[in-house]
Amino acid sequence: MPAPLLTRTEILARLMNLFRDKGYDGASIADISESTGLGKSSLYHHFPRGKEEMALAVLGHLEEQLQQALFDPMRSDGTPRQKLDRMLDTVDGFYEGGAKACLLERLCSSVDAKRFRRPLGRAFSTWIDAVESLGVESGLPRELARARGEDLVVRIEGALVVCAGTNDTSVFARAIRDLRESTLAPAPRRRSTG
Amino acid sequence: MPAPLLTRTEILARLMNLFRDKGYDGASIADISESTGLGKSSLYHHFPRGKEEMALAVLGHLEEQLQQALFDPMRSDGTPRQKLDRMLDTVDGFYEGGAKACLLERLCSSVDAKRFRRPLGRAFSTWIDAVESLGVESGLPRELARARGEDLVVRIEGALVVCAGTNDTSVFARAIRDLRESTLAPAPRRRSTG
DNA sequence: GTCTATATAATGATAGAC
DNA sequence: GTCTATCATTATATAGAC
Repeated sequence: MPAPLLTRTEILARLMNLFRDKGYDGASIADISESTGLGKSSLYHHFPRGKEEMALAVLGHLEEQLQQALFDPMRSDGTPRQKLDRMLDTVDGFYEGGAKACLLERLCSSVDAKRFRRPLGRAFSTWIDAVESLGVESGLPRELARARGEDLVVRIEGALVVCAGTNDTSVFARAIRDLRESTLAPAPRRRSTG
Repeated sequence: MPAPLLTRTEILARLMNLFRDKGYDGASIADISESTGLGKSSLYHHFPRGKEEMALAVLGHLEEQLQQALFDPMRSDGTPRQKLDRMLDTVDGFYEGGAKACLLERLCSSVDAKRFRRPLGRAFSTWIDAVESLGVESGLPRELARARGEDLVVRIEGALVVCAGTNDTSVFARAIRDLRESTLAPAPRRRSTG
């Protein structure tokens, strides 16, 4: 019985990286074999149901990372604004300033998206919930805080798409910068529309 | 010489629909044959370089549609706000309230994204430029108007991703609603950060 | 301009040795 | 747990008739 070449965590990290680069539909088993250094049979040993099971495992792994990256700052000391800044620093690093794609988006726009819907929904909710909590902590009404959370995730995902399409990461940088200010800004007084 | 079954425009419309549904990587030639009703040989007759040429043709077709959908409202009568509303109505309809994906995003996140970069960049720029013009017309400084244009496109694309991941189109509806208010809002007075 | 039939390559997946 | 070898299937693409 040969020794394992990679730990499960290392395998998942390489899978995540590959799916982010080539997309779920675009990554073949041969690609996966190459990027992990494991033969196809080894891959099917770890993931008997093939690519779908790999993606689900990576998604589960990402959910844990999200929990840490999002809720660790929550439990740390500091003002809500400082916690938000730490979150956004992590996000900025994770997406390499807009140069690297989001796994969630790659799976959302895959042929098998339906099969990933439940964990995808959970991952997005986890993210939105974290921002919502931060907003509430900083004094925003819950409904507004939730909308701000949705808005943060929407703008990160959208900026990544536009960066990929225009090959210009400045859009992502500006989104991050704006979000530092807008996410926890106090509720605006209602303005007359007349 | 058999008569054409579909006009080129009809073929492109069906291709666009298929790419939006299944993605570029996810749509096979067999899928394309089925959804157009044309045999593979007919498809290669129209697009000798295969799927890549099909996508480029569809992208060119979309660019024309964008020009119309974005700049026709610009030339119409009405206040900038009315023109923006018409734009966003068109966008809302085109994406079916968030239920249907964006071709640009599908191509951005494809394996051959590099080959589509130039037309993709043009399409995004066309869209951003249109909103920028509207902002300038309504009295915003050009730099702010451009940022608002980028922001509009970012939020539309991001909302579509989040809707696909959560199966909840309310995120898109809220994005559209917010954009009606925020896109042409007057420049804010600088707020002290202390 | 469309079709049927086919060539060629890549894909997902499995069998069995070690 | 990994490998080599192989399978059946699907993919892209082409040839040639009408």
